[in-house]
Amino acid sequence: MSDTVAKERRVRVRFAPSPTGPLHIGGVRTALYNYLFARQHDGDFIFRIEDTDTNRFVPGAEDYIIEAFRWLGITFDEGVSFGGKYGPYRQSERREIYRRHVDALLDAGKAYIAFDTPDELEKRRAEIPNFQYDATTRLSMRNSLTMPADEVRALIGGGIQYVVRFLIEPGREVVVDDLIRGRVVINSSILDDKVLFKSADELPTYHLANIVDDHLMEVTHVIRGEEWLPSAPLHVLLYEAFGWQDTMPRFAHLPLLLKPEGNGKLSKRDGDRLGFPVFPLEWHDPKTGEVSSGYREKDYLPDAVLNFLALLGWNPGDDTEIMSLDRMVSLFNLEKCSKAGARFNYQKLSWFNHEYILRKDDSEVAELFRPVLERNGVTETPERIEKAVSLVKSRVNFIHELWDNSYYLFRAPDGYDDKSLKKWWKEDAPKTTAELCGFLETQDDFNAETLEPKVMDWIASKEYPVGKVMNAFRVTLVGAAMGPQIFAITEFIGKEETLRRARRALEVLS
RNA sequence: GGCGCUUUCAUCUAACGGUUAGGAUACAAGAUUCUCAAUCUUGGCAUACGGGUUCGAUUCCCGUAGGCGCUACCA
Repeated sequence: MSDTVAKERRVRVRFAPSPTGPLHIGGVRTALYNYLFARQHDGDFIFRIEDTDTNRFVPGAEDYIIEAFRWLGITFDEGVSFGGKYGPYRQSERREIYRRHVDALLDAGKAYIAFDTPDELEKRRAEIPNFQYDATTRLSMRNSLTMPADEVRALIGGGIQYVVRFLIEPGREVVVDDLIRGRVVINSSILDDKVLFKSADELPTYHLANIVDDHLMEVTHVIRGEEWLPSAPLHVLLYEAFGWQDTMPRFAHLPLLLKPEGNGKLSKRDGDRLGFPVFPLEWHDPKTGEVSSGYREKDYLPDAVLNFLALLGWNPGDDTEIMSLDRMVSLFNLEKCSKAGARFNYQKLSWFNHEYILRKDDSEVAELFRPVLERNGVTETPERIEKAVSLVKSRVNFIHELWDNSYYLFRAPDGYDDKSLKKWWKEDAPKTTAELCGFLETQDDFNAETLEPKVMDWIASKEYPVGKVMNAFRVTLVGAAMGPQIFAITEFIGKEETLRRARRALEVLS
């Protein structure tokens, strides 16, 4: 690999969500890429909570995010709830650190104090088209650049609220060297003097906290969503302002996840509308009480979700699609990430889920199936469940679909499907079925391998059409024209139950 | 509006100047002579457009168009 990784520094990456709600599936992919990168380079993966916006804080969100990664099997080395020596990892607990760094910037004249209220700014924006707080306007605003020092001190002493803004020098070409997009150059004149710190809650904004934390936590690579690309030059400038340019992390801006259809990025609405989850776990909104579905509750296998997500914006360079997490770790490559947004094709995710069920041992699938059976009032031995699973697992995409495809193995059908009846329960069906029952009565070994040839011989001896006899028989046992080989079914339910079902059908359908 | 990123089948993507433009999902057809699936086989489907550079452009450059993002005392 080229210069993706500087040799002398231990690779350290982080995933740093805001606890403002459930973790979006796009965030999961970002975390996954960070995880793959960290593991591949034997580095550290940090979990940081960016809770600098007290207004948007949602109780329970942090625990939800931790639980989501636990379910997915994505592990962290340090961070909130994981420990580590670079803590605290919750930004709301790092106030003093940020204060110190803001003061350093202030002292160096690289930032200034501004008293313009949100209302004043809003008014300004309404009056002046394309208003921006920058070199062209800052001298006409109320800040420490335009006011005498003692007045500034007096205002602060008087408890007047203020913000600290980053002083951006115009006319500079700022270079962001992105691992995915290459060299991106932006003129600093288009940047505004971003708010770095708010006196109201004594908390920094994202930009300041982000740079300070990444530096202090010795983060080497910032792998994040494309929505951050426009502010990356600001971040570069901040590293410079602090004199940290030598250890500035490498950036990699990932393409976004788009709606399956229509325009825009993937949102919660799409999930509701098209019937797929956009969150890893089910989420109960503490304010509205609204419930959003989750992949876990909808029966997706975590490995399948991860595999699918990994391929949205990255590929190993060959035709490999099904990959374990470990395999992805060894194959992952930031430079092979695509640049354009990827539509979230949830149909393909179903296929992944199917493939992962297929690849699991029957016993493992049986364990997952057991709760579904119990919910339907069925209690069976592990051996029986495993046997049932082996008969029908190839035909499902989700564990719960096993029930739709195997309920007749555990209880008699409570009705007969009209279409199946119309096609297979013809006028001579009662006769052949009754005769077949008579023949089965004489058989004691219901083992599929031994019973099948005997029944076939019997049908041949009667010169009946095999398809008609067998399918009519199937309908009496299953209730519909579906299911595995019929002798697998008769073996599973046994002689007594087979005859009971067939005779009951003869009664009901005659 | 401004700034930036981006553009190969319907969708996810491969092809680091030379291929009949490959794979997967989805879709369709056929095969499996007990159904429905699964599976296998087959099929249709793409380099946004216009200019360059080059012996040769999916690939490099420019423009146009489309898509996406940012443009908060949110992240």
